[in-house]
Amino acid sequence: MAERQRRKPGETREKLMGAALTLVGKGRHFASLGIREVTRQAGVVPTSFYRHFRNMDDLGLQLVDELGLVLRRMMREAREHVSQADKLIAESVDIFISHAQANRSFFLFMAQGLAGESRAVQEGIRSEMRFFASELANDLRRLRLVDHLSDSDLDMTCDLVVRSVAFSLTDLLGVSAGDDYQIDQIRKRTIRFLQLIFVGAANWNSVSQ
Amino acid sequence: MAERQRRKPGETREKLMGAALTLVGKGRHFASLGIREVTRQAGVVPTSFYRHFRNMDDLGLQLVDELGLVLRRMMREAREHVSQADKLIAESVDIFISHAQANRSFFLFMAQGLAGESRAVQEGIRSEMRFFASELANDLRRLRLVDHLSDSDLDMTCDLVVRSVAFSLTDLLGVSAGDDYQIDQIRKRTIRFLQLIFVGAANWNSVSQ
DNA sequence: CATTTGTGTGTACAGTTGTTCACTAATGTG
DNA sequence: CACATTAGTGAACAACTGTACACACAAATG
Repeated sequence: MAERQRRKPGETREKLMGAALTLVGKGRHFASLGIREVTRQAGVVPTSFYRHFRNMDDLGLQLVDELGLVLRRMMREAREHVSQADKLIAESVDIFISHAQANRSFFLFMAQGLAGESRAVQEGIRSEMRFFASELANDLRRLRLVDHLSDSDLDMTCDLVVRSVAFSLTDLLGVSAGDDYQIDQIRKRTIRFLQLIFVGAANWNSVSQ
Repeated sequence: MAERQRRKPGETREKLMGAALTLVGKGRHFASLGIREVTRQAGVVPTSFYRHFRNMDDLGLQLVDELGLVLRRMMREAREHVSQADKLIAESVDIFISHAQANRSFFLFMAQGLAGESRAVQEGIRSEMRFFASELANDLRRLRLVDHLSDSDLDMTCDLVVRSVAFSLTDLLGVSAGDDYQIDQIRKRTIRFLQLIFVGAANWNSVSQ
């Protein structure tokens, strides 16, 4: 076993993780899923589960890792699409919303996991969010849009931004995928939230420090 | 059956709701609880469950109603303790944190329900949060602290405040109840979040409108 | 080549699940 | 008072649960 062996697509492992996501996408809560249920959805015999995961928590943890990839992809796209600074917020929110819809199940899983049953999954998701916030802080610093803020104040601001967006996520996932009117409402509200936060950040030192 | 009959304390209904909360408090997710499990915890025979609830979702819905009472009690205390305007944020956060610890299971249930399995519970909790935000807006307007904001901008600000506090809730419930250092960290961070938001609100019109 | 290792299958089992039913005790109504 | 309603009990059942075991086949290793 010199190196990790390559495996064909359509692996059982991927089928199982996909099946769990599918069930979550259908409205189930991850915490309520059982091994047999997942294997049934995946079209696999129950015992196969143990070849890849120790239990459902383990599967959840591996889903968190994949969630990280989804978030990174989203970040990259957001960075590429950055045009003018004044539309930065609106464009980022748009990209976020389109990714949330394209990966609905993943984001549902993320929203569930924040208050989920497994402490490890909870911590994993929280850590992904922290990473996201710190990357956001880096970008803002590089773009020299927030030179007046100290590092820790910038971190706080980005933390609040990420939280607000994450909360909008639960709004977004609550409405049906095709309800364009409601989605646009959420879009507008999220943009206003972020604008408010950045107005706060712009006037932070002059008032409080 | 002229009027609603009075019943003694220690009712089975209360025992069942309390049992569900207890299990949630022990780290379980509400969505993963079963009828038998809850009745066992309540020390009641499984069939008793159906005398009071149609299913677990129904029990969840009735818990949301009680959650409303807890939130209202918290609001009342916050209003009574309002002293100087400059300490308003810090004092409110303190009250929130102490209530969150005193009613840990209730707030855990609330955090879980936001991305829970039952759409009705989800909507119920969301509605409680909206009510909370609108009450906050009323208070701020009465205290004449935000006269420069339009109604809709004030609503948005309060919405963001409530969301931020609710998100801090998930932080708070993630740490063990006795970890005073971590709790103080969360306290400080939440206060800074709210300060940032209110600095944004104070400078809102001058920039964006 | 022979053999080890990883992956998937079928069968099996004891424990748990939600729900139904018939029964009893208490409470409220006429 | 008789009577209807409600709340609680215990036994029962079929369906489902997680997990263990023995087996089969493939790929990787020597």
